[in-house]
Amino acid sequence: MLDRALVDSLFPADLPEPAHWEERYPPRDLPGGAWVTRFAPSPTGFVHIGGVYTATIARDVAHSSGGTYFVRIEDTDRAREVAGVAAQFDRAFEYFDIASDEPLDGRYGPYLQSARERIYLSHVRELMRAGRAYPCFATREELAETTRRQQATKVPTGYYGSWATWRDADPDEVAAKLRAGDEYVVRFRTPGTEGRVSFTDAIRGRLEHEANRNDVVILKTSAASPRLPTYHFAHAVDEHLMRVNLVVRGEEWISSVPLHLQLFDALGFEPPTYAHVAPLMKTEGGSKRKLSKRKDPEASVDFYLDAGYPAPAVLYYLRGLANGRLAELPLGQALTEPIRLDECGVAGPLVDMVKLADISGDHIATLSGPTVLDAVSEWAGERDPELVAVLAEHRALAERAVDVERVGVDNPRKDLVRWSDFRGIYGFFFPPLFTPVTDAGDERLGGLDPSLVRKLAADFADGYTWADDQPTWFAQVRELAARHGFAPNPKTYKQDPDAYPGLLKDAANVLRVAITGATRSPDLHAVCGALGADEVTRRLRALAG
RNA sequence: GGCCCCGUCGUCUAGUGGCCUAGGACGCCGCCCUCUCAAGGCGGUAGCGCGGGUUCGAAUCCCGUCGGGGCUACCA
Repeated sequence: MLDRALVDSLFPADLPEPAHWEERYPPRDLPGGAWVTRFAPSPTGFVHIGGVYTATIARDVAHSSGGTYFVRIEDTDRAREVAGVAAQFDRAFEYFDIASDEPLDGRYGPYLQSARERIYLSHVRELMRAGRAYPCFATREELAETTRRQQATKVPTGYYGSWATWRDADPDEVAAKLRAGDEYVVRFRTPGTEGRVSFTDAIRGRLEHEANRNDVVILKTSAASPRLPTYHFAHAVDEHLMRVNLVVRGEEWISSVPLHLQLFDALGFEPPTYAHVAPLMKTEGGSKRKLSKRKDPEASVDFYLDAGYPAPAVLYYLRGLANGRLAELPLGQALTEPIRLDECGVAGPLVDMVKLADISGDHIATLSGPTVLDAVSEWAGERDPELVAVLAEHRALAERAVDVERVGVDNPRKDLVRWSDFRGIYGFFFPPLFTPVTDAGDERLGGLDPSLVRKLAADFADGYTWADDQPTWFAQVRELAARHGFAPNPKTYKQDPDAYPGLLKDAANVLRVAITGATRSPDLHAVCGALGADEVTRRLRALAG
């Protein structure tokens, strides 16, 4: 074992003992059965939708148990860190309702690992003093060579047994290198127990695994400042000192549990309960794979933010994925009903954008017109300033437009699925966003004779009068069509197709295209009501020429 | 390669030895409604990965196999 004085010389002289931190971060004062959970993203890029999924579960379980949920930023990998993601994180956490209960510098913080160097160092020193951790001078090249040879001989890779060259190195040699200031990392001296460990996962039940044999790195290179721990070590120290008792994290961590349990034990800490969540997947070709940050745009929360999926719809979808039972409940209820860990699925679900769209459309259909407009304006913000301005300037028209087939009907329209759809679907209502159709030969008009198209538009504009009653109003269209020789119904038309320029629907289509610019639109009567007679006739005359 | 997790309609799932002729939702298809869409109504399509056991009886239990995913970093 290394000399205590030598070990201590490796650390700041004023570094506190672990007891200091115990005192500073006492057990939380919470009711029995309360879960303390955390969401621990690393700032290496955008927030992953799988992170929102896991965080939603963690936050929900904490809150429904009377406990606490917080966010901890795992920024121990400086090389992969992406600058300026903090703002993006905050925006995403806020939008998806997974913001921390506590500020970054809260009672058990700081919740930023790079700011916790001294805490980690206290515990690394403690382990080294007890001989449960040791310095390792192996270079990356040497380690790569070791791995290569292990693979060549088909032996498990890692730093263990005879491969762990510094585990039992001559203390004098180690002391000499240390005094010479050679670069090193600190490795955990595993108990070296053979055999298996088992533990109970709150989602999966009993799990069994081979015991960890690797002397993993717990403190990264001595050449860096601050000296940061690896995920594994920070995990043990942070969960304990932050008094986390339930770790909800991705399934990819299951393999690390044996190591984590050893670490908690060496540190003299009570390990938390683990709940390993199945990863969100995607299909590619014929097979499934985990949603990838690099390859899949829909893996990023920005995808949902930019498309403008309402947060409740996304959350409802995600909760349904976590607990199938919640997917059967109405949205409002599913959002408040607690998520149960023992009901979480163990197989990774595919994220189904079609299903999300369905949920989103249903949800938006339940919203009031003003609520929709406010949400659209907020979404448009910097994404579509022109739309923001138009909505503000024509607020009354906007309210009439969104209310088309939304109020006073048995089943509201469900054509709006994302806020980004708004412009394409409702834009035509607004004169500044509408381009009048002036070419009577336009293909949208269905190939009708241009002169007939012009006559139709002019005739309708000339006699146009508004009527609240839909059948009364539409009678104008029927009469117009009949006047210009269109067949009143398919049956009549089929009897002698050559006798008619088209059907009632073809005549109506001319009006639709003139008024909305599209061959598909909401109910014409309602659209015209929202637009007002002046605007309707103005658009018709533009086509009439 | 080693270790671990997982496997019910296309998708999310219900299902814990007989209530299963496998239920629901989304999708898809058809019909109805209809001036076009979006809806809505009605109906339909489709699944226990495979092979062995155990049992009077298996989607459910056991073994094997195949398939998918993950870990095996001074990444998290």
